[in-house]
Amino acid sequence: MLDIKLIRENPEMVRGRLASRSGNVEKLLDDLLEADERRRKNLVEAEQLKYQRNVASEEIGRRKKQGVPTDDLIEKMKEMKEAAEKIKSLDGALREIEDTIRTAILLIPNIPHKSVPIGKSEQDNVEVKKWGKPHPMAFEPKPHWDIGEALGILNFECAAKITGARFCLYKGAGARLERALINFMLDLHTKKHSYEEVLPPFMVNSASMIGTGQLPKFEEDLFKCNNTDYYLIPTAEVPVTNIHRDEILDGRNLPLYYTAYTPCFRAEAGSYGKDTRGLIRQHQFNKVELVKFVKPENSYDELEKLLENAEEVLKLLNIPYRVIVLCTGDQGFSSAKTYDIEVWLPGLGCYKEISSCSNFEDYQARRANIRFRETPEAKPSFVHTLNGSGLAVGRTLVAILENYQQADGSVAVPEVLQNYMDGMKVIR
RNA sequence: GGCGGGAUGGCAGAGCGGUUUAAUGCGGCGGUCUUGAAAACCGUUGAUGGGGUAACCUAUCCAUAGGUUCGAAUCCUAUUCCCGCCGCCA
Repeated sequence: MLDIKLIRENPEMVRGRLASRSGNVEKLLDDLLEADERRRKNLVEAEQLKYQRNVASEEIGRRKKQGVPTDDLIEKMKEMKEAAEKIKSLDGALREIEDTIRTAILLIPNIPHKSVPIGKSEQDNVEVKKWGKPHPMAFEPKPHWDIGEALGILNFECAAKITGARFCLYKGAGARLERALINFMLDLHTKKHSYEEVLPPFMVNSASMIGTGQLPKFEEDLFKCNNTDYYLIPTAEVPVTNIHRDEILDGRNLPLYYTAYTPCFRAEAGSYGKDTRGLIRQHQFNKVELVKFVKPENSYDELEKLLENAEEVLKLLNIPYRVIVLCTGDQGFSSAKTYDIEVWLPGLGCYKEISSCSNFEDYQARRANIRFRETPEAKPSFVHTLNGSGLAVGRTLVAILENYQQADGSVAVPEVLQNYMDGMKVIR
């Protein structure tokens, strides 16, 4: 959520900076500014009445204690009864205005950072680095679904029976490889990169979803549990960022780094016919997430470090990738700046997103009310939050199958994973 | 699921219709003492919104949302969460 004062004081600047994003927020901003003006007018009026009431009530109390109430006191109580009615109606109107403001401001996206390229769609994203060389293959590389089905480690048909489309049953070495990847990533981030491991709930309430920005705008992307206020998480970002919702952190403890493995659940509304085969786009997938709470002045350095931590996974697995910075039009709703890591998939013949690393600045912190004090006596201010996939596990498994496939249909196990697979060197 | 108890400031904990601007303790901050520190003593101590150039003024906040009243932390209703006991259960 943006700072209402920033919008009030620099409406044209905000309008300009948001214009390059997807979605039109002109009307929302107009409604917001208009309601904000009404709110302050209404507030002043209600406050004056409350002040009068407080003064009168105190006097009534004092004099009642002294003795029998006189006529003028009874008169005063009558007057205050009327004032109370007026206050009630003003407060009611105020509540409505504040609802209007809240509805509008929750639908306004974050302002892109100055370093973000202006653009309309993914065509305008900018590549910032490329790492690794495709493994030499003296044969036509196959897509991962062919490899996985042939080895008997992935079964999409069976998952379709159990549940439906966009699910997968992992078997044997496939299931083991997925678990190996989760452990490998968690070990790397906890031991080498000093993140604290957490295992959060996989369902969250609507307040948490609002805090990180999934609600109210993107409800159709989520799975909601019937007759409850609970949603399946679309990413660990939601429960982990909300660990500190409504808290004031001690600045001396910042930055805080968390890593979490969770499954992720996405409705994928509007992506019918997209990536229909294989593991790329599933309703359920595993992910190891990195989340940071940092001081504002460090957040862009922290974003670079977060990106490096995620890249490290692919480097150790020796799989080629590139990093792109998303343009203003392609960026997520809550993000100020986002890097995507895209992994090379020889079977599909393209680069595919495997991680998304974002700095949200104070946008989520405002929504979730996450603050810190620089020193114990300082005024609280908002932290900056960041997160990134470190990595999407299902897509990493895809990358291993496609990059490590061999002419005979077997798949070599990357060296760093062999210890996690009881020494297994090849899946055949 | 049933019955009972509870939710108060960073923490602990009193208050149960009117000087409560929420007692007291711990913690934090400042000071005295000390070569320095500790202890002791003294003082101080929250959040959010609004108004004002400012000092400052003001409203709101005792789980959440409503209600009663001139006046609510305190009374009423609903909800959420926590803690017991019973039932069920991985």
